[in-house]
Amino acid sequence: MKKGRLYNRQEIEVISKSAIGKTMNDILKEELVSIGDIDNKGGLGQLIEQYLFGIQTNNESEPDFMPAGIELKVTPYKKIKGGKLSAKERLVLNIINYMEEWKNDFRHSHFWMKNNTIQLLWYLWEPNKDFKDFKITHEKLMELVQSEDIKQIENDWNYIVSKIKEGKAHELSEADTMYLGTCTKGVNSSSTREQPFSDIKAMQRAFCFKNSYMTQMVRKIIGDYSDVEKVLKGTNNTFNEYVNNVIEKYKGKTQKELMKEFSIDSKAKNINSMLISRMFNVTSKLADTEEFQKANIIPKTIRIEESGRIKESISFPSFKFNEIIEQEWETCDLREELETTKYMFFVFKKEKGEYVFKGIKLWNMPETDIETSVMEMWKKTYNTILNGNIVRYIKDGKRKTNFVGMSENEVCHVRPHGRDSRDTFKLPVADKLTGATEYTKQCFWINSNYIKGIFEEFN
DNA sequence: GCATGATCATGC
DNA sequence: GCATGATCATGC
Repeated sequence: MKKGRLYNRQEIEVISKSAIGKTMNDILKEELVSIGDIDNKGGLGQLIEQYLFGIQTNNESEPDFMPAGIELKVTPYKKIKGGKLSAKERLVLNIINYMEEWKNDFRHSHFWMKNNTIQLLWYLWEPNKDFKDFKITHEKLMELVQSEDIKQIENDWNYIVSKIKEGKAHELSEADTMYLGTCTKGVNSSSTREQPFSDIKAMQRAFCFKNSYMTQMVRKIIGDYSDVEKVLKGTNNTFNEYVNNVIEKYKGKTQKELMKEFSIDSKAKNINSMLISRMFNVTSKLADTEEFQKANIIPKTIRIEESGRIKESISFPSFKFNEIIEQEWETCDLREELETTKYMFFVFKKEKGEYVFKGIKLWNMPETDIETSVMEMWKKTYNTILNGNIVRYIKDGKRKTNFVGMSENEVCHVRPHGRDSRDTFKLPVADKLTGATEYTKQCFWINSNYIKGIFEEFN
């Protein structure tokens, strides 16, 4: 097969399959390319296009292979704790032209034209390895028309476009949608573009399949899939419709009534999360089911007191002091998590002494809060650790810290989070006041007062 | 009553 | 034994 000409579908498949088991080095050697001349500027994808298929990067507005209408994507996966597999990155698709994308319907959109058929090549990413040594292990032709998720993807696209039509392109967030998201694309947050229905410049964004969605695909196609349970079983409903049906069925019932209905007799702390799994008729934890995993939705139970108060803040996993100072705000774990995670809150409100299930609230943190309050808190935390300026003073044996407190920030704060105060992580810089080289594990918390604002409609 | 430091309970 | 979600205890 001569490279560099117009391929049809079968030829693309043959070439893709021929790459399996090869590294970039192997491919370059076959093409007699001097390895010293290669850098990774355009990413592995561009090298594969150039040297495996013999095509030059084309005008971005149409798929890589024309007239076959197939887009090529080379994407990494990795091994994580416990030997499981995970996508290493979201799959970044075309940049959104806010001025144009809203003009057509889904099946005639630029998104659809460019991405409805994608030839995927997966390579295994490994730490401390040169990119030319990553091995391509799997390939798949992904045709959206045939995807079981096409309905949801169309819903996601419609949601994104509706935000553009409302003049809210600047409020887009990756966590807005289930599978098809929008991720920021560009050197920094000053890479902005105009939008048609507002004078506010919006951050440049591209369509993407979320990391969580790609992870499920990796597990399905490459391994580790067997034990994932689906929420949607034998129904034509979309996820949203199904969820609404479940909620309507159980709304207004008390915790006691639900326990009786599901024959649960337990004093467990997580009784409410046991109840919600049963509402959805799944045996796994709701968070571990396919749809929740793919969309990166985290279910959480919330208790509202009779006064309308929410007592507890929401915790994140504890962070390592060392890791914080190795990161920068733009790419740090916390920002990534808040931008990609959607929370499904199951609301239990106390009425006449009993908790009553009041429904759910799907929520993700607005961009404006992430880029202001959360950023300020994160940066202060970074500086506090970097300067070894943890302890402010000690009184009655209790240490007061310089970490951001709940009253200092509208959205979030830093507090201990471990087994007890002796459960510590190492400090990169010893604490100035006490000389301590390790300190009680801490984590980021979302303020209970801020959370209360999310649930105004339930009061 | 709330903010903050501290700790519990469960599952793997 | 640890990670994680959830909750407690105390002083202002």
